[in-house]
Amino acid sequence: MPKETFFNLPEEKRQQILNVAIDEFATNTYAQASVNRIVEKAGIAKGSFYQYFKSKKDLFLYLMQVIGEEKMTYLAPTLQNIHQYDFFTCLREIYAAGIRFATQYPKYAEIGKKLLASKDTPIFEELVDQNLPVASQLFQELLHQAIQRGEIRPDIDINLIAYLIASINTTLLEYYTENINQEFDEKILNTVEKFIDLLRNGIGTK
Amino acid sequence: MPKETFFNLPEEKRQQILNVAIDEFATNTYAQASVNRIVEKAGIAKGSFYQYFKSKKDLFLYLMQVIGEEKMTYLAPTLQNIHQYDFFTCLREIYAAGIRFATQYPKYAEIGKKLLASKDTPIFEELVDQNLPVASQLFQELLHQAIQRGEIRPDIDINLIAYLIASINTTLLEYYTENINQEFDEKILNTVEKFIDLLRNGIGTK
Amino acid sequence: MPKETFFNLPEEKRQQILNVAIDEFATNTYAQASVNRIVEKAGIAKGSFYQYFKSKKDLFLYLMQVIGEEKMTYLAPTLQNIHQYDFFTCLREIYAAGIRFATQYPKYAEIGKKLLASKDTPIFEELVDQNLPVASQLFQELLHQAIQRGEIRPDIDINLIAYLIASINTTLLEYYTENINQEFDEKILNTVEKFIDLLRNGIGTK
Amino acid sequence: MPKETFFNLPEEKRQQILNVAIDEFATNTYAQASVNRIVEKAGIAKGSFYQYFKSKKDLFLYLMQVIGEEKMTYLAPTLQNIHQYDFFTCLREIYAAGIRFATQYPKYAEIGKKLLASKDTPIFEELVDQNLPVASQLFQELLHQAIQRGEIRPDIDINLIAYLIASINTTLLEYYTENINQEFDEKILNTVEKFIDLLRNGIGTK
DNA sequence: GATGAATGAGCGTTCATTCAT
DNA sequence: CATGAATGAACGCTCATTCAT
Repeated sequence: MPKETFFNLPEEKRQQILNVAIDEFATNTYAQASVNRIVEKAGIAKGSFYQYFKSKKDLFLYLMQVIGEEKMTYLAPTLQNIHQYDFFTCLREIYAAGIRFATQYPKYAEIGKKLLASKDTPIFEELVDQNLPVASQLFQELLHQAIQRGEIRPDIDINLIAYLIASINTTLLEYYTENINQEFDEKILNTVEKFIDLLRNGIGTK
Repeated sequence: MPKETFFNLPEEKRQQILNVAIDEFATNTYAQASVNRIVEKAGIAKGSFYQYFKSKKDLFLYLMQVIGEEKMTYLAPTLQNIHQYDFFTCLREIYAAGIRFATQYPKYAEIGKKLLASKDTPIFEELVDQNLPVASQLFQELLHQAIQRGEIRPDIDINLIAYLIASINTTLLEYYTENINQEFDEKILNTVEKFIDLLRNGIGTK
Repeated sequence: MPKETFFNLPEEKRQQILNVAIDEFATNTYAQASVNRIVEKAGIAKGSFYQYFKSKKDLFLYLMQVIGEEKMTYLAPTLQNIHQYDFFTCLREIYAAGIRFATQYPKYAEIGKKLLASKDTPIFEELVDQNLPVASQLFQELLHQAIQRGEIRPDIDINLIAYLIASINTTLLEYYTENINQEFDEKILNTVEKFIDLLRNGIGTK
Repeated sequence: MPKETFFNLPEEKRQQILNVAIDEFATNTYAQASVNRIVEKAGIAKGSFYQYFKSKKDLFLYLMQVIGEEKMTYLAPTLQNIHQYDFFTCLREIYAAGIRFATQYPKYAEIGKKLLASKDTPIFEELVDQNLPVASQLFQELLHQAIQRGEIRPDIDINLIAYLIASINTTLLEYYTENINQEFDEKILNTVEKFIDLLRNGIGTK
């Protein structure tokens, strides 16, 4: 967690630092990201950085928390009503929320992507240790419930399917940020719809 | 491309260097990989390294080419008979070839995974510039032909589907290397089969 | 010397700061001691520190003075009656006073020890420049008088013997703090007695 | 231990680096000593330093080893004949050897002195861990044997006396390097002689 | 008088690359 | 052709001190 000094900073300066940091971590992996560059671009002294943050890791972990919380505000409505919807509706909502999130904060999405790439580095372990909610676990649970409700064929390999659903989520995001114009539009939602159908055909009970 | 001196090296020494390099790039991202460590583990002089390779990048790009070629030997039989098979059969063969490849050369697969994580870093651009044959392009072409042959519904978004098929390929590999025992087995092939079915239901003409 | 602001501080706060500083200098050498840590532990603002003290050196020099004065209150009774006692009695009293002092203020003793280790560093020079009363000078004087009174053989090397007596004083203290339980006891006084005898045999006139 | 590269250096350059390092560690404590200053004064690149030594610690430990070995060549003749001499003769020889050593290598003596001052720092622990032969242990053993041979009164506190003998050794060295001209002379040996006598009177059996 | 943000030099260390032999 | 010493920029981080409020 950043030190108090950081939160005492004038809003503008704090945002400036955060923005520069987000840029840096969106452009480089955690290991490659440079505190030197951050302070230079942010126009602050090196010493100041360490008056705001305990370490590079401190800043990064904080960023991840901010991103996580931001993402949760997108997912919360869906997750709250999770029991009212059938599995495939849930899935569509989660995908859509993810896409809306990535539309709003493309840099955050980029950082998330970079992070997935740094699996099996120490920083990733640390994140998992403190944060837990790895996406595929959510899907595992959803699948479990869906099977019990008879919405999904009970003979599927839950782990694998959850892994794939999580991965497709990421892939859709990636594709969206790479190829489509930056604005959230109907087209991508149609695509999501089609994929849900595809999955329904594949693993649904009927 | 490595310099001539590298190719003049005795086979054994050349392999030794390549093996060490593969280890290093399988364990670290491109940026994190260290020439220092490579020469140390390979037991060659630092100067020698730069007599074989123009730079770290040179070595890495060469490695990517070797890996690519190796992978092609796995795909070649399938690609050669591509016109005899329908799209979904092709797909199954390609997936299976990929899994066989990853089983045989897990380190290569690891490097590939690491690389996907460094998209939009300079080195990745360079790779695309020199190498082109990004997987999704292959799938685009296959999809194109399949549509013309009436195997696939013509209203799909080719780019997106190709992207997803490529991504699922990677995901299966990832899942396979993370969760399944190291030996190539029937189980994973069954999964592939199911996914092909799933896709057939989703995008096939019927 | 601390600035006036420091002495205007409420007694309690002033003591708190001094105590923290003593801890820091007892745990670290002068160079290693950190103003950052001091202000943090003392719960004062960084700026405040520099309103109380001109510099880290200022604080340290002041501390040394405080310690010196404190030690003097232990030695004063002895020094006042110095002419009534013979040399060896004086010596015993001085040693005993030193041990009592170290028993009472082990942190002070620790700082003293650390300081002796940093002889010939700039800070030590400065101390000598301002403070002078190095222990061995006291012993030189005592020896001088003792020779004139015929208590000690006139052919000894006064400088050397004074140096050694001072050093033994320190050594006894060190040994005491390292090996003996923290309470002032008879045992160490017996040892002092023995050493006095030893010296008496060695340099006394009879 | 320094790397091979260091020992491959031309004699002159190696000595130059060692001399600069000795100067640095004789002037500063281990913690305060600066690799930056060393490379600057030695006229080598910072990177070169780390091609010679694994770390600052590596250099320091090596220096301690060199000093230790050098000191051993002074002590060896005495230690070999330790059983032929009585305790006080041994002591005189050891003191004299120490003084001869300090005369020859005053910088080494200075480093040793600095080190004693950094007791209870991590580097000291490390040294003790690898080197063991703390001086006072040697004296403890000598005292033990001397008591068994009836040369010394059995009622003394061995630990304390050993500690003091070791300390006096250091003190003599210190005094010698601070006050006397740099050449080894008779005067100091006379003083040693007197101290031995003093001890003989104090703790000898007769 | 109190605050604490700002500063930049300095720390030990690693790096990819060059080049004289 | 092989060698490995040399290089200096860059890394994350700590420091004592200043100064505007």
